[in-house]
Amino acid sequence: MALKSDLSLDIDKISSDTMADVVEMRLRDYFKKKSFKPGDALPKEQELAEALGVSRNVLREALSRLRMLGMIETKKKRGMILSSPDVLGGFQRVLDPLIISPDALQDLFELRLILEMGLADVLFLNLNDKSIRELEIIANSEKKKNKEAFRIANEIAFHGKLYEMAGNDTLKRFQHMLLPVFGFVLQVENEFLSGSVSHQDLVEILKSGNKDDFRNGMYEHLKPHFDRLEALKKIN
Amino acid sequence: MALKSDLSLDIDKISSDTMADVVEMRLRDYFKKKSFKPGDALPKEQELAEALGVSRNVLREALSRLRMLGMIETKKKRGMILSSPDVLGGFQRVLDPLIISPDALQDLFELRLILEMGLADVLFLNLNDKSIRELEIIANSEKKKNKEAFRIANEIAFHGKLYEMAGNDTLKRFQHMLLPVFGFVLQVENEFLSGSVSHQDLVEILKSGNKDDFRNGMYEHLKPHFDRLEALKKIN
DNA sequence: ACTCGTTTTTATGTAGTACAAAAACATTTG
DNA sequence: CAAATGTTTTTGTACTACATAAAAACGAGT
Repeated sequence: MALKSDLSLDIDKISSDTMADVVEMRLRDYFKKKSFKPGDALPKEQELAEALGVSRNVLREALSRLRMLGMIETKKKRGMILSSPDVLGGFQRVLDPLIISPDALQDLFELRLILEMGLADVLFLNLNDKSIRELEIIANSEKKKNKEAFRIANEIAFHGKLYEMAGNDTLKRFQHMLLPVFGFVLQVENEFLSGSVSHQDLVEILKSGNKDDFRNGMYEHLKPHFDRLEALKKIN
Repeated sequence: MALKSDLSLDIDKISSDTMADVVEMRLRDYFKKKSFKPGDALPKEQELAEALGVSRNVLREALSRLRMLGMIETKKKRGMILSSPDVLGGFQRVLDPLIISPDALQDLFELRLILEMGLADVLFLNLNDKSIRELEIIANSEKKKNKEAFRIANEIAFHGKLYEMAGNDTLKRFQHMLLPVFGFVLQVENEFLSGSVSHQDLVEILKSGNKDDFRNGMYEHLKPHFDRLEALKKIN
């Protein structure tokens, strides 16, 4: 261990970065250094390629990445402009339960529980009668049908509505992306448990209770998941 | 509105997608359809390019994106393999307070408040004496120095430690990425307020209190930020 | 027969050229 | 003067060529 760290001090790690990787970073630095703002025009491809000393090919591989993230937009003749990327775009592209690691999957599952529990304060800041009524309609529609598929869709609708009521668009989209992960973990665990507090109970709390009541209710609603977590933690 | 939607039903929207965009999607679909798992080898570039009917150039632009996200790795001769992407990698690349939109910035600020408030349950699942002592050391080191720069660094250290104690690596990294955003918003607002509950108070609660105590303490600690939020919401 | 070193093969990484397409700009013509 | 048309410019796509690295195959020597 000691020897290894000594070595790593003396010898620079070989960067297996490809040119496209380097160019991507250099472009990012360049944007920062020049403090470009969204809307600003960028030099054309050939100029950039020449300035960086790489082929237009490599440059375009790097630009392709930035374009995917929404950092730049290009129009045929007008050239490229810097733009405001969608903060969740890169996240969405990667969120496939089948390819992300089990550890990360578990982390994201926990993350959603944390979000649900933390939602109360912001939710109560935005509360209004209209949205509570809409939520109630969703909650009440559960009794009628009993199919499993419908229950899951309804579960999604209810919690999604809660996020929407928090009035934070990024949060709502984030939650929506997390749904497949949540569903996948539950499916693997082969259980779709429901706590002692129902959706309808939660609606009642929103009507007449306060933040703490809601939080406690939400905890009870999610209790089976927390119990599962606790059991998991004890094993490790 | 009605006319417009009628039209959009009859006429397909012109996709201004570039070939690289299309290829990126097609590759993603292909991986799913074949249910490739991390570690599986992928066909070589030429085969893919021919199968898709595009130049190797375009294909590589798409692959470059997937490589950036960590979805694929390539070794010189062995070809490409699918791999487990870092779920936060794409996020990190985009999280520059100077280029993301003010709305998204505000959303992320809220998101961090929500996370802090929701942390209690998972935190208490992982609580142990050692980490509490470490947290206490951080909290106590505040009194000694009074420089602004130190206060901010300490603020970061304290809250970062809390996330670390929750035992969720993805969450901790997420919080760490959000720090610049948080700092930026506060800097723009030109205030670095502190609630009535200090870091040391929070440590005491962790020692002898329960989850609800901690949550209430955290709310008071963050109260200035929530007050600011409330004022903002009222304006809109 | 086994190990070590050399050569061959193969896939990716990079460069360069060429041309198509679209959009802004310039010019011509009624 | 306006509309139509042509020109220029920049991105998008294709193709070729070669460098490079690494596995695989091969061969020599003990």
